[in-house]
Amino acid sequence: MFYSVASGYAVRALTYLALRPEGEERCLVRDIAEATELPQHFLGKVLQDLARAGVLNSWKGPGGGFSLARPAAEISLYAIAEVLGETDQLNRCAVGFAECSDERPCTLHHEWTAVRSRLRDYLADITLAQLADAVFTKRALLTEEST
Amino acid sequence: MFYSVASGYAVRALTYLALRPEGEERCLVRDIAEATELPQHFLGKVLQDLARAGVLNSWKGPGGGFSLARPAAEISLYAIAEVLGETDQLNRCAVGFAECSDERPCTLHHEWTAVRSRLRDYLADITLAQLADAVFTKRALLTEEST
DNA sequence: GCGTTTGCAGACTATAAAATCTGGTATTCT
DNA sequence: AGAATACCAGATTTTATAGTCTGCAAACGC
Repeated sequence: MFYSVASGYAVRALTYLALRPEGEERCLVRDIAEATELPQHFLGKVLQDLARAGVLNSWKGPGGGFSLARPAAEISLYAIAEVLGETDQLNRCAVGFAECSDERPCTLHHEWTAVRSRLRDYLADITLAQLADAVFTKRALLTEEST
Repeated sequence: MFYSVASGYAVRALTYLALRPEGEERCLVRDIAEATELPQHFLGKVLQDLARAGVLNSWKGPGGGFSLARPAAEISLYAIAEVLGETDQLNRCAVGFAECSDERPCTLHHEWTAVRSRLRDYLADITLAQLADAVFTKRALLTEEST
């Protein structure tokens, strides 16, 4: 669903941040990378993109790090995909017919558009808070099982 | 929707073949590439994959070329994606959470799965015949406009 | 102030996908 | 039989993505 690996990384890292207990929101790239098992430097670039776009706050120096710029419930998956420049892929003919466009659409184009807009609605609907909640519930179940 | 460019090329080339008048089904790679404006040699490899998988027939030598191995109404977009090895991407966690799998799913995993299966159903439903028909209608409209 | 810590930016490398090129082999036609 | 035609298969080049490395600049603590 997410085309580039970068956007997948973004979702995983942001979910990790959303799961942090209150008062410990600020995290180092190093720690996030370690916890999520993602390549540190590459993740750094992704987080920087997100910070530039206003999804994250960042601080330099000791005690610095990254944190969500707004509540997790107000960050949709679509917003994340948008920052990483993947949303335009949801807005053009998937097959790449030259004569197929929104101005001059063919019948099928409309059908594609319907499917895509449903996907887009879905992405816009799901927030980091929901994602974090799902992961939290999942982990609780796993812990319960193992005791 | 189609992740690799190869699968997009496949759909475009196959649609071209589906639109051929009866008795002229057999086409050269060169001609298909020219008509669809796709890179000839790369398209050749894609068509060879499709031939190997039984979606196309192929003949060598003079008078040779490619043609659909079965009626266009019996070739779904999903089948095409399958040949080009893209369907597994529809069957795993898009975000890539390690702890997320069908055996140990999280809440969101189920939602993703629902969206994906809807997309899969759509791909399985749409056939080359429908696609060709849509393109045909479109072209007729364009011609009408320009006169 | 000075050293340490951190994000940040750019150059660089590695890998995979896309596209091209060359030669081979099957087929048809004369 | 031999030449031309076309698919086929492998090697190669190109391009984009993924990932790494280095140094810089801001921020904090002593």
